[in-house]
Amino acid sequence: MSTARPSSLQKRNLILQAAGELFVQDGFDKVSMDQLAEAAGVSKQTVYSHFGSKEGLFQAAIDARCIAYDIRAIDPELPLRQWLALFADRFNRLLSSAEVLAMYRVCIASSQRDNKVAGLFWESGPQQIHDTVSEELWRRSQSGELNIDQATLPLATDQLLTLLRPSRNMKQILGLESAGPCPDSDTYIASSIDLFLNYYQHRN
Amino acid sequence: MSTARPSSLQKRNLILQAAGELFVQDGFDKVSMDQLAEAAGVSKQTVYSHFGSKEGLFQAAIDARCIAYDIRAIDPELPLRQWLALFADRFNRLLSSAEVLAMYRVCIASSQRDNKVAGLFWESGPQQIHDTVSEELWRRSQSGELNIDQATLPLATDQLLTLLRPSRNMKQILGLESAGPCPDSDTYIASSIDLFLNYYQHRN
DNA sequence: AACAAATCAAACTGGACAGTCTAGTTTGAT
DNA sequence: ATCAAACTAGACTGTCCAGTTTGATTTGTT
Repeated sequence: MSTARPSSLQKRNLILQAAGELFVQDGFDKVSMDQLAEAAGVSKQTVYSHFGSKEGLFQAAIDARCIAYDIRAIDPELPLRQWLALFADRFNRLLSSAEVLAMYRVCIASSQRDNKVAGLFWESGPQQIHDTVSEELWRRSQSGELNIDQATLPLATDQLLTLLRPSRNMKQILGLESAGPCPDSDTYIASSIDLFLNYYQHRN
Repeated sequence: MSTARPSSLQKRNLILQAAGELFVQDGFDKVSMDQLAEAAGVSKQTVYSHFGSKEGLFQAAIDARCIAYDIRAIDPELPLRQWLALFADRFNRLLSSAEVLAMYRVCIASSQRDNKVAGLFWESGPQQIHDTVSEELWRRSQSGELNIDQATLPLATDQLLTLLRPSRNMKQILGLESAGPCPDSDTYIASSIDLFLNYYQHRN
């Protein structure tokens, strides 16, 4: 009985992509369904038959964008300090990228309506990063490179991640500073890693 | 020529107060001028004659709310560690208070329109706290309690403040966790102060 | 009392926009 | 060829809301 025309999926994806861009760029309220349909090169009715409502499309579109936030897959063979440095650098770039900043803004704005979207974002972004780092710290602790016991692990992970969050980050989210890592972030990162290792690594 | 009726200021304040509450509670878009006038117990025209436009009122109202974010005035005679502990505790409570969380949300949402409001907020909130802490760290460094030179001061201040920012904070802003400090924040704070002092205080 | 600023209530204007409806067209499967 | 699902363009409905206008009323000042 499959009378589904193949075009159906194509259109769906066109809509998702256009919606993702527009929503992340301008936020939920400022994008109208007419505007959206036009940007997707599709009639408004098609949008509605695929996603039912503006809310529905919003959720689907943001959901589709959350997949890419992945910092995992840093070579676990690297010496601890280098591993941390590499991670910190990527983390820093990711958090201050225009895309992620916009995502934060959109999720925060939409959370005043309903925190479903914020939840999706959190799980596929920050939560996964937290888990990855936590695992790695644990692995390094068991191999003796670090001195963190299981009870302290969550605390240490939180501390590392808060410490490595660029201090300009909130200012960037507030639109008071442009996107992109700041020039002297290397100094900052190196020092913060020192701070962390100095405490959680009782010998070199 | 002063034919100004005293009531004028009263009304103005009524409006500012109602607007502050509503805007912080629901955000710019969800509050209508009719609703606002009613909440202030005032006619819509009065609102317009005082503030000109919704934008104008918004700015004035948020501005009026930014005054109270003050953590200064912690007794500088306290021993360093106690001073930090006291500060960290207040900082923690402030950042996870419903009021400040709402303020962040509102400023972030409004920054998609115009970052004037976010700027006001930043200066009267985060910026002042940063300055206060920076001064205190500097004072303690000169008295020999800390080992931070002038060049490292901004870095160290940033690190302390990021470290002390509760890790649930972003989650709270995203509406994924309720307001208020978390129960085991004491442990977290104590450990983070250790981390910091361990690095920036070469002797006790 | 007389005046003018301040205020009020309510109607009104104009524009934006979510979502529906209609009538006709394209397109893939059988 | 036929059918039905997918699609299109555009008109339409109902609602919401910022900001204006009007005409009357309150109230402090002189």
